[in-house]
Amino acid sequence: MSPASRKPAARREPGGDIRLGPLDNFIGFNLRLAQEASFDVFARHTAAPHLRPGRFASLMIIHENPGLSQMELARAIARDKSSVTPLIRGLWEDGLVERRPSEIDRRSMTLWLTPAGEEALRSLLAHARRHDRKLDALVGAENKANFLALLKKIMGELR
Amino acid sequence: MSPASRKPAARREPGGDIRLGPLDNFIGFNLRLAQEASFDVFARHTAAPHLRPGRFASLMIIHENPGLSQMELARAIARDKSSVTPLIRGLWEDGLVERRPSEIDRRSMTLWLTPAGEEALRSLLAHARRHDRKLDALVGAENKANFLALLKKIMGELR
DNA sequence: TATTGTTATACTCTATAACTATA
DNA sequence: TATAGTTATAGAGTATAACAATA
Repeated sequence: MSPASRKPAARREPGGDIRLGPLDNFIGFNLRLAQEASFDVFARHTAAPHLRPGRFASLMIIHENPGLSQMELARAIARDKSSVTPLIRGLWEDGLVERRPSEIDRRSMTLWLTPAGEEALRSLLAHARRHDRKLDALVGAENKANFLALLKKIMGELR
Repeated sequence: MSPASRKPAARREPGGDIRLGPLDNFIGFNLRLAQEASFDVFARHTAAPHLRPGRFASLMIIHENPGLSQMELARAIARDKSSVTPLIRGLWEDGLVERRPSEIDRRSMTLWLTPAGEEALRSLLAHARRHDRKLDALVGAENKANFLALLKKIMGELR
């Protein structure tokens, strides 16, 4: 096995006969487990294991906002700029992202997907759509809008 | 600032005028952001910053299942046994957890909360209840049961 | 003075593999 | 042979602080 290999991540769910106590009824706790389950299944089934969900989101955001700066990407994914440097370097080393100096602000770099980056995004998007179709099926068409609205409310309004 | 300090974690939400594309409608993506928001707010407001949500869950599970083994805890929190060793050592060093050799299987250790561990759990639980009350308010009483059921369905049935 | 991005550094969390003791 | 737990080690992800270049 290659040294850089990552575990495909085992299924995460509370085990066996173990009692969870009040945790079982906490939204926060269940949100965590559901997110881990979703994350793990996405990562486990992807054909490009080095393109984790975080990188996928970055590719998508660069695709949707071509020419954005690293600072703008950092804000979009809620990470420090010093975390974006190695993230972008990784994507750049894989030939997925191109960096060009901004013409209007010579401190900043503009980000663009290369053709390979667009292709990788297409493939990941297809994977993500398959993945999310499973989630849609579990949640049910009649519940999806409400479920998404609640998630967005949590991320937008929780203080 | 102490060397072991951790950032209280800034608010995580997609930034500014950046377009998210199809991500915006993916359950998986929104699940991630909502979970991060919840996690960050919990961690930011806790009075015991070294008792992260993961440790809190372990304390709770030990409280609810006194005398369980490290392997049982590992299964309950869906982590490898080698990840449980440093987790338990940390709690033990803080005087929150006691380890006693099992009398029926001399390879295994039984886990118990110390009085300080019970006290820490009480305090964390109070914090978690306050936190979850905010989540309850955001989700709404009329939606909570359905929302929790969907989260549990995702963690239980997603393949 | 403030901001963009890089570098150096460090910490958290987690895993695999090899190992010991025990089953 | 298989399992419980430890250790050594490694990798991903992220942050703070100091810095150079530019605004």
